[in-house]
Amino acid sequence: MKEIADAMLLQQYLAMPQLETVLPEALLPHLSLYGYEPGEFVCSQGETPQQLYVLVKGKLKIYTNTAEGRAIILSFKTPIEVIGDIEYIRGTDIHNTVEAVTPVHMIVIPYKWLRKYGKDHAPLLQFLLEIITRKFTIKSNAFSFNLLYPVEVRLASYMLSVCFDESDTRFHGKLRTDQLKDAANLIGTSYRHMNRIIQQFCAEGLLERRKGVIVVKDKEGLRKRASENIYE
Amino acid sequence: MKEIADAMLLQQYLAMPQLETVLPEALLPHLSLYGYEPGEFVCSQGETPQQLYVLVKGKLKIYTNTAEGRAIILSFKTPIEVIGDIEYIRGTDIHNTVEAVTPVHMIVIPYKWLRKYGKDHAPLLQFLLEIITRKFTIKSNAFSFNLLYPVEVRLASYMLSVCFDESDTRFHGKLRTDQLKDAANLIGTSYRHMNRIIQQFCAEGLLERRKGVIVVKDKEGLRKRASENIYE
DNA sequence: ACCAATTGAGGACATATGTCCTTTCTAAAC
DNA sequence: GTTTAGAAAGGACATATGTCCTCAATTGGT
Repeated sequence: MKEIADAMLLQQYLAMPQLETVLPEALLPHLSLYGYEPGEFVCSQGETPQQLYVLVKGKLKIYTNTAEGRAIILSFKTPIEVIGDIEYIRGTDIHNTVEAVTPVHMIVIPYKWLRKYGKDHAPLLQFLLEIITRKFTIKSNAFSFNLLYPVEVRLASYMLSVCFDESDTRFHGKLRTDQLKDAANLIGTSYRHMNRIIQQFCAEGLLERRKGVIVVKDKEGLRKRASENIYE
Repeated sequence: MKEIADAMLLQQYLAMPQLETVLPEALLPHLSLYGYEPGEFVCSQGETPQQLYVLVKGKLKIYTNTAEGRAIILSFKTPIEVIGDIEYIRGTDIHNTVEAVTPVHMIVIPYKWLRKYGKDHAPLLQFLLEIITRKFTIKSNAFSFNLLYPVEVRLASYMLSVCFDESDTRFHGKLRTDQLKDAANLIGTSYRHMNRIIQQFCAEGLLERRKGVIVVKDKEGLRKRASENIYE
């Protein structure tokens, strides 16, 4: 992690439409801009959080480690997103580990100042409400989706959302094999089983396996399999 | 549903510690108190919501119906709880169907007035933030829990939370068989499979099957099986 | 008390998914 | 080019869970 001492850039991020009117004047002097490289941790499960993060650039991976040592990926996040909001409201330790997947920029706001200047600032509270209700809806959908549909459907859905995500140039109807393990984990299945389903999809002509990459051959066919589109 | 025109009772509910300072003065004349009998619907998936509900007495069942016609139970709620908060913030249709399980009292607040008098009222926004972050945490835990543990563990956990819930005198280390289907559904499994696990628990002396009821025989043993306690 | 209708429990089987291990492929090191 | 470590894919088997059906138990009606 490195602090980015670039007031201009910070200004630019603060001018994003979703953020523009959210922060009280008094808070502005206490903001920082941090940068993270892929693989770097933003915060880790169990720590006591000190600050709120606003993701303004890049992509984050959110996951949790269980008592048994397993890890499950809960989501990937792209701007605008807030990290540490739930913990700020509830006063708890950090629930999940957050890791940068691409180069990431975050606006950082110490809880201390947030409490002092933001506690009664309605636009900020409304902003947080919007962010958190969105999180809830996503989580709720994912919950039902996992319960309701077999891996086959979830994978189809995942391929559609991730492989055609505009904001991520790493994919273009493709999924690199080194991302397969994460994908399996996010979907909530084993790598082995995911491979089984991929094999099946290949046999049906929906996907194709090439050197180091899975390619979507039949987008419409996949869509038929994915009754809903959850991973977005 | 019937309106309860009892200003005293409404006052009494409004004086509950979690609610006391939440609502702006101007909103008070626009509140109503509604009563629902077991089995009555409070609101249904897909409707356009018109009002916010605050559960102040009784128990609600929240569930969702899928396109395929299946239903999954998402949670049971006891006071203080808010219904329609996510929809209010996001401006969406109602996500889930809400049904009274016991006799229920709810304070009802039309969105219209809530928007007019509550939009910038920080205590109310903070209250909603607390309610929604709690919902999120519960949902998030349930999500991981379902993904991580087999039905055996989830059932053990469920028996512990539900059967020893102080606020619910219907249970006392017991679970009536007519609640088994709901239980299976909440846990996210089939009735058949739940029966299999109950059988297994009985064989191990953790539970016992009597006429019309499942009885917890070995609370500590169950606790060992339930690595975490999620359904609370 | 007898019967029909309903409900709960359990059997048999199919399917989905997980675990462990082996095989195959790839790429870097020598 | 050969070797070798590591990643990726797949085989074999075990387990978890779902579906469908049957049978037993219960209840309400007559």
